[in-house]
This record gives sequence, C-alpha cells and structure tokens, in this order.
Amino acid sequence: MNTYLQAGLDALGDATRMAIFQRLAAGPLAVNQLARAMPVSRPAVSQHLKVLKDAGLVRDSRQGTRRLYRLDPEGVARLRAHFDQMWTRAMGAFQQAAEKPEEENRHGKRRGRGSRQEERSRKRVH
Amino acid sequence: MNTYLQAGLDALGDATRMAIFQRLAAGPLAVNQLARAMPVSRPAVSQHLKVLKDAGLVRDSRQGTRRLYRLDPEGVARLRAHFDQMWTRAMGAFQQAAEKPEEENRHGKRRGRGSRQEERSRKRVH
DNA sequence: CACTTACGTAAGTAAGAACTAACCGACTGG
DNA sequence: CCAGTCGGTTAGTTCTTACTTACGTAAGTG
Repeated sequence: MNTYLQAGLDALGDATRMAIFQRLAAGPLAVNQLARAMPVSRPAVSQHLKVLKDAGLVRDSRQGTRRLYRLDPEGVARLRAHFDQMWTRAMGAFQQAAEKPEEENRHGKRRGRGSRQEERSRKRVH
Repeated sequence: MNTYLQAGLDALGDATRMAIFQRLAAGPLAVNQLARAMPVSRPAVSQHLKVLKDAGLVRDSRQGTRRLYRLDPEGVARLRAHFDQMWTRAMGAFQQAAEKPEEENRHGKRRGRGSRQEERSRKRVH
C-alpha cells in the first residue's frame, strides 16, 4: 500500500492534528502560538507537528529562538494527488465490477484456521 | 470541524480498514471472504466494517445467510467532496497568507497557564 | 556570562483502539 | 427439525497513542 497516503491519512485522521493543520493554513505560526490557541500543552503540539512533518505536510524554519511552522505545499499537493488517484482507482474498479456481476460468490476452498496470509505491514511504527 | 471528513479520514487512516476498502473496490465481498484474505480474524473484520459503514463508506446487503459488503458510491463521493473542499480552502488561505506576510509575529499577550480554551470535542467515543 | 524565551525530547500514564475467543441468533439444506 | 454456515456482539487482553510533567539545549538579551 502507498505509504505516503497512509501516513497522510493517519496524520490528518487525528482531530488535534487536523486543527493544527487548519491553523497553519492561515499562515506560519510558532509552536507557542499554536499551543496557546489550543486545548493541549505545548509539548503535545510539538509531537503532533513532528507527525505532520514526517508525513510531509508541514515544514519548519528557525526564526531566532522560535521555530515557525508552515504548510508544505509540495507535500500537500503530493498527498492530494495520491488521494485523488486512490479515489479514482477505487471507484473505477467499483463501477467496472458493478456492471458485470460475473461469476462472483463461489465458496472458495477452506484453509486451515491458523494460516493467515501476507502478514500485512502494520502501520504500528510509533 | 466537519464530522464527515474527520470520520472518513479516521476510518481510512487505519491500514487494515484501508485494505478492506481497497478489496471492496474490486467487487462486493462477504465477511468471510475478506477475513480469509487478511491477517486478522473475522470478528476484527466485522468491527472494521462497522466503522467503515458508520463513516458511510460501505453498505451491506443480506444475501441468504451471508452478508455482502460493497462500497457506497454516495458516501465515497461525499467524503471526496469534503476532502477536496478542505484542500482547496487550506491551500487557498495558505497562498493568500504567503503573498502578504503582513504584521505577523507579534508576541501576543500571555494567558494564565491553566486556562485552555474551547474544550475541543475529542474523537474518543468508542 | 547569567537570564529568559522557545523548543524538542524523555519518561510515565491513562484512555482507547485493535484483536481474539466465545457465544448467540438467523438462515439453509438435507 | 437438525446440523452446519455466516456473521454480529461481548468480554477481556494487549498494544498504541495522545497527553502531561520534567529536563536539556540553542539562541537572543541585558
């Protein structure tokens, strides 16, 4: 699965981070400014910013002792592109499948209870 | 903040649910079929399906004893619309802010340490 | 060179998300 | 009916995560 997409969705899936993201859309802000406008502590904001940064959605720049965060247009655009592509693919396949019901619903052979397949890479990375 | 958007992002933010979503894009599937193709148990799939359903991304229909799940084009379209709108707004505001640096970076008055504002509604609802 | 401001990060905690096992109702076919 | 299939739900466990407090550090200031 596309990692950028998953990371981006995960990042924006949290309400607090989404709020931060929105705030930053209005213009660059320092961590303190963000924290003061939100119901969580400054360190919490820092941590969220790190996630957003790792997802490529924001960038930071030192400004004297403070650190200004702003959206990263490139990252945002990229995520948006991946997202659009995902939608398009999914809905395309869906409509195609809808038009020709075909030979769906075969029972498919059983498999031993304990044998799961393709150990999907958990998003769990912390 | 828009609830549909947040719920949708949260739903697709999980890798397992995203995988389920993708599978369903290829055509309707029963819970068992999904579970067999994935590294998690059937109940887990059921629970994820519930989340996706609550987010309006999938629909289910009884088919004898089984229950077929498929994407919900309406819900998907709606989420996509909200998403696009969000992007557009955010990037619009961002560019506008970028063009006129204005009188940013005023220190802003302090506020008593303990007073946080607008107890943002946590997504925690279980 | 203290002193202050602004952050990041570590450590610890508590809420809750994801998962499994077990149970139970609904439907199907002999 | 009765046995078997299918899937939702509950209870309980484990693993994450979002958060806070405490501490360490870099950069301006008097």
